[in-house]
Amino acid sequence: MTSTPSSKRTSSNSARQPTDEHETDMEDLSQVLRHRREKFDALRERGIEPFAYNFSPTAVASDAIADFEAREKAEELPEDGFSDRVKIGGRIVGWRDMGRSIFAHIEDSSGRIQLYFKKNLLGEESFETLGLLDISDWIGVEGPTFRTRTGEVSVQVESYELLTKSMRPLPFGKVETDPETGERTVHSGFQDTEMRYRRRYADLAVHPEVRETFRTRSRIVTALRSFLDAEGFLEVETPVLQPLYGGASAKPFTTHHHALDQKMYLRIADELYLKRLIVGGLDRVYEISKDFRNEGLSRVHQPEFTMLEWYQAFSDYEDQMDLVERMVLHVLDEVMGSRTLKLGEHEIEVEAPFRRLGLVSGLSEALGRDVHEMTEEELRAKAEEVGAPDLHGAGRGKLIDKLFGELIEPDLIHPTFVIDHPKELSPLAKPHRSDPRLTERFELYIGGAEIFNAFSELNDPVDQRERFEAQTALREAGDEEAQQIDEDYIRALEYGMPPTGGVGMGVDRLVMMLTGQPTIRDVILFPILRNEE
RNA sequence: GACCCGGUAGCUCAGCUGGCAGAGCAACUGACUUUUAAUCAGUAGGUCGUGGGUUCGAGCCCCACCCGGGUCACCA
Repeated sequence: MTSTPSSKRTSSNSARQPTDEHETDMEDLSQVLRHRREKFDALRERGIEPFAYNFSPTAVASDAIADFEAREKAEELPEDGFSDRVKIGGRIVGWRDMGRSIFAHIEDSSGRIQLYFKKNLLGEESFETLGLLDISDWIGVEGPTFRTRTGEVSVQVESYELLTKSMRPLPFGKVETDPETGERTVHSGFQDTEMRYRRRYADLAVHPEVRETFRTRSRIVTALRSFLDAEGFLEVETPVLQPLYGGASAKPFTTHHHALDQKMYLRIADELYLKRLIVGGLDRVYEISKDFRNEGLSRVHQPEFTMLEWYQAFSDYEDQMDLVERMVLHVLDEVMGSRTLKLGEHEIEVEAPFRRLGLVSGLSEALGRDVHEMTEEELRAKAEEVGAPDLHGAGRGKLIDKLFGELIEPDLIHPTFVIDHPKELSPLAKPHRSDPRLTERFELYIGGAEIFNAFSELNDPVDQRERFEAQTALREAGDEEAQQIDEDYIRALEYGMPPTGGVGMGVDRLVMMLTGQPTIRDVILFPILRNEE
């Protein structure tokens, strides 16, 4: 071999002139992508279709391994050590070419399994074609399982077919497994957070643990549904496009309906529609919905997020605290199989009943004096003293809330119901039956974050109108998030809404807590990012 | 929105006081029929986020912008 292969390749490259658009594209591709394209063309030249139509596996990888080990343990393996033939489909994630034999790993939904290709078993042509395969291609293989000399259960491939040629390599890190501890070390993988979110498909393909997080998310949502279904709740769907927005304090996304020539808003909450259903006699309803708030992004905020809200006639917020406790424990038992939560450095045991802490009484205790006795000026001075930000135009209620947020909230790691909020903070909540300055409301904090928010729902239409009007005054004073007056909702209350307890829950945040993910982006498949370019 | 940090090969990153653009892995060629971060020999691969500026000379200094991350603020 006199001329080196590389010099052959280089000369053929330089000889190629960009004669048409296809060639020009090829010139623009990076070297890595160009090589893939060349293999793709070579496969077609050999009459091999790079994009198959279907494949019927007889097993997934983990089952094939488990079956082999079971037969081995039962001493049912034949003399030669080869077990039954299996057909497995998966993505090539590792490749070790030994000349006349090749070891590879494929990965399917269940995990990885090693493949062993032998030239004298596959034949010259079939074995040569393996050279046109790459990491991240999808293949289907067939052959018996056996245990290699180094002890790994593998498939000895008797035949294989290309299912999909990958034209772009996935950034798999090399995985080193400690034979003693089984501990996995990933070498130079796919770390760039921006790319991981923008190209979630690649992130999922490369990181089994990311796939697992989203499987867990799905199981959590299923468990929430089955819990409410079993409690006699009806799942309903209410409008996403709304002529008015309400049910929360937030800035909306605005859009326009052309045929009606009408301004519309994407919902910021489901609350007012769901309570209309309670008026109508659907006495237990819930909705799992995407809500939209035109606000900043953070570790715990996305503009598009998933909310669960439910409303139960004849109940109050005490009843709902009981229900929430049972729901949280149900999800832990059903999905996590454990009542222990790992939240950063904290490891906490979740037990009912959760701690209950009066917002005003808790704050009074922390300050060493009765908050109700303090003037607005005193509250403001105190808030400034503890460094609470953005106090412009804050009234009593807001000041109390800010003080609570600064002094107490960060320590609410264990599940804690914060209860009985000041009236001006809660325009949709019923006045407290024993203190008219307060409302019957709770927020459940876990890991320092608010996850549930609930009230005994305000059902007095006269009071509701006054609360809306107070919100309108706030709006006119410049509070962009103050709620609008919803005449139709007041009319619904005038028909009569039975006593009702209602709860809203941030699904994404609950999933964060349960799966131990540090940011909300890690539990949302396609988090919002700014457009590329 | 404000502040801080970052953007260099397909991936992970280095690049000193401004002086020829680097490594590991991946890729390509060859050797190797039980390897597993395979190994060994060789080769190729770059709009240094973008646009200006300073300079004999800019990945590095200056200005503006784009994108991301973190922190803060608002909301769940």
